[in-house]
Amino acid sequence: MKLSERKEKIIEAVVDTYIKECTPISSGDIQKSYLQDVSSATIRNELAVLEDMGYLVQPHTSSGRIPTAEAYRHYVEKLMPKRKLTKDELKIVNKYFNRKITELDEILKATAKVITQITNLTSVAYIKNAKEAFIESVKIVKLSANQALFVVVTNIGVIKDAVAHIESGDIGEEYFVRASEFITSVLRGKSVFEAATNMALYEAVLAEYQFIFDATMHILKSHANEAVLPDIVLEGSARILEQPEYANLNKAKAMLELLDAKEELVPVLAGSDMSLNILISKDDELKEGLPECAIVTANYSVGGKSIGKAGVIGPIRMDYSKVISVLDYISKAINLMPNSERTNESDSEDIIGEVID
Amino acid sequence: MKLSERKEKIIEAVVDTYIKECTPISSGDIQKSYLQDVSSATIRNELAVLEDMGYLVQPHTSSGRIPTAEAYRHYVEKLMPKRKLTKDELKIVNKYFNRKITELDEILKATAKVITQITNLTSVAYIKNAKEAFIESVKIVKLSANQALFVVVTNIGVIKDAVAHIESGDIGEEYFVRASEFITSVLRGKSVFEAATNMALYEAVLAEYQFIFDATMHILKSHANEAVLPDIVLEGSARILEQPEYANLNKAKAMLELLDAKEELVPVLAGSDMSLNILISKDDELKEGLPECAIVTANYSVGGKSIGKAGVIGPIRMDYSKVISVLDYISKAINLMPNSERTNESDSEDIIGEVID
DNA sequence: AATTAGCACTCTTGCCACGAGACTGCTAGC
DNA sequence: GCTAGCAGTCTCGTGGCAAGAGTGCTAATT
Repeated sequence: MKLSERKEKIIEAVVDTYIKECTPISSGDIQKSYLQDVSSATIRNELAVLEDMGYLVQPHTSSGRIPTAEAYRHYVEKLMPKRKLTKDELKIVNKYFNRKITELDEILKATAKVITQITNLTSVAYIKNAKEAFIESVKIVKLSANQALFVVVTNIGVIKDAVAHIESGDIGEEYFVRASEFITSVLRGKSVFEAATNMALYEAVLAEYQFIFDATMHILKSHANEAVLPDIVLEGSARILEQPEYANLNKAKAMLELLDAKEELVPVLAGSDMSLNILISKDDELKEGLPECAIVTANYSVGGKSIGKAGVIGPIRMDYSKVISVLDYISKAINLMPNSERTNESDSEDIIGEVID
Repeated sequence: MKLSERKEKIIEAVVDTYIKECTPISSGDIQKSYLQDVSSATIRNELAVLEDMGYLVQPHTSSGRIPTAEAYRHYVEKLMPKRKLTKDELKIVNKYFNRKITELDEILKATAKVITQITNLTSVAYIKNAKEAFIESVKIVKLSANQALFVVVTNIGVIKDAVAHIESGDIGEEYFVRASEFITSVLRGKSVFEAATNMALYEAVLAEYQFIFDATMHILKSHANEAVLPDIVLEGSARILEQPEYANLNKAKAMLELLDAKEELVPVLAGSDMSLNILISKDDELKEGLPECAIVTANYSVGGKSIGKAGVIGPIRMDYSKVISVLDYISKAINLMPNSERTNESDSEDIIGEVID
């Protein structure tokens, strides 16, 4: 079904204006700013048709129109202007990313911070569950008589937060070095998930290393398990209240509760895996627990390896054009980041900026 | 200045009732439930006096009284009933802590979750900055040709999130084992802060280990630095909106912004170091950025070592008695936790419960 | 001197009515 | 197919009004 050029223009006018003003748009408004060459009566006729088609609604009989989710989808797909970041916005992004960041966590936090700062929306960023990462090596370090640190190096980073209780008594450190080498030889090249579930591996293990291998598997299993939630970071939750659609306390609460239970956002975010994902909740999705909102996320990679996603969560009435340009630019900035998360020493030049004046 | 018994009783009545109802308390209310043996007129006289003394205020001329921050302080210090947890509440706490928890982080999160679940308030938990911890040993592990993991074991736990970029090329792993031993011998017994700032240590280092020692110092410095914020976890931010005092959108926003910038809460929390801290913001502290609220925190230790604090943040009108009993009990539960954070294997019996029926 | 009964006064809250303003829908004419 | 014009509808802010809650004060009582 194709819309006439004038209808497109009207949808654009309504969405554009509504994004800025958050008030119903009247036929007169459209005529003044978008369609001077026809009368408001004509526009009124068109508006009635578009309402029948499901693109617009009237809050009440004698008010202007506001866009439906359908209109937003159409807007994002066909009508939305492409924009670039302003100099100031670029400055903000570069300030955050044109420096040494040693930890994946830090990237996560910085990403969320930048997005919120530029878009004034609540942002969300998360790092993928490690279960699909490939194991490169395993190192086990004796820390004390009853603690050992297990380090699993994978292609997307280091699973390093695993201090395990090991009654190693007076076993020497060389033992751990040898054990590390042996276990690495068994697991190298396997995905975390594969390693954690492949029972056949157990049989290949020498008795000498059995207990330490068991501990390794224990850690891998916890990471392969869906129950281990990926790191997720929210920034600017309070910004949600700046949006007039959540001026109503109940709506604000529904939204904040969603943000509070941020772990529950993961399946929503993880859903699609396109480089850019736009999720606009339908009115009837309200019942499924998601309050009326839109979530726009982009995939991020460091050094060519996809590490997770980041984006914004806000009212359906959001400045998609701006949001998308920000996400897009940040994605590039992260990929170009000085030596990615492994750097600690090297300096680097500026990110290539797409500047507008 | 001592208050008459009747005045105490009236303050208690007003605070108690206000905590439950959040509506101004009239002389009649007090007479009915707290002081049947005098008339409401007498109570009115007393109320007027207590208002002059600064314990109560009237929202408007013909309404009941509500307590001032002063009244709450008095209540908490002198009047508050001591209570114990109910069976259900104990069950919740035990469910969270009577199990193996391997990571300090997990304790943090569990603590915050439990507190929120029982008190219905926003909770906050944080782990102290490591700068005062004493170094027990340092281990350096070669992960790849240009990465090494630095593990600093201290008396309060392991500083392990330090993957550093090290151009170690084909230096063998034994070198790192030796370097670890050497560096441990130099730093053992020093506090993180002391180690990071004591330049004299540098001179004692053999040239052979210089570059790896420098990297270690780099990590210690980042932990000794105040700029490295301790981990802080919030739980249940949305609960703040359930409190009628934040029904006003602006107040809700002020509060949520405070929670959003959770790092800024650290100095507030770190302030006093008693086992129990109660901070009730004065009206005039509003200007200093802290919205009207109360923060109650307790110190927590694992195996006798103080690790951080946890507590609640909410309206001044909160159920202090309940909050304090919860914090107190959790503090015990953590300390008795099966082998603290180092356990991974051992089972254990139930925590000793203080049960009421 | 402390307490109390009684009453006038004050302030809030909910309700209703009213008018202004903003748009639309529709009709009739171009 | 477009437009001018107008009647009709709905929102929103305002003001008045009555009911209700609670106080402060005064005068009487113990």
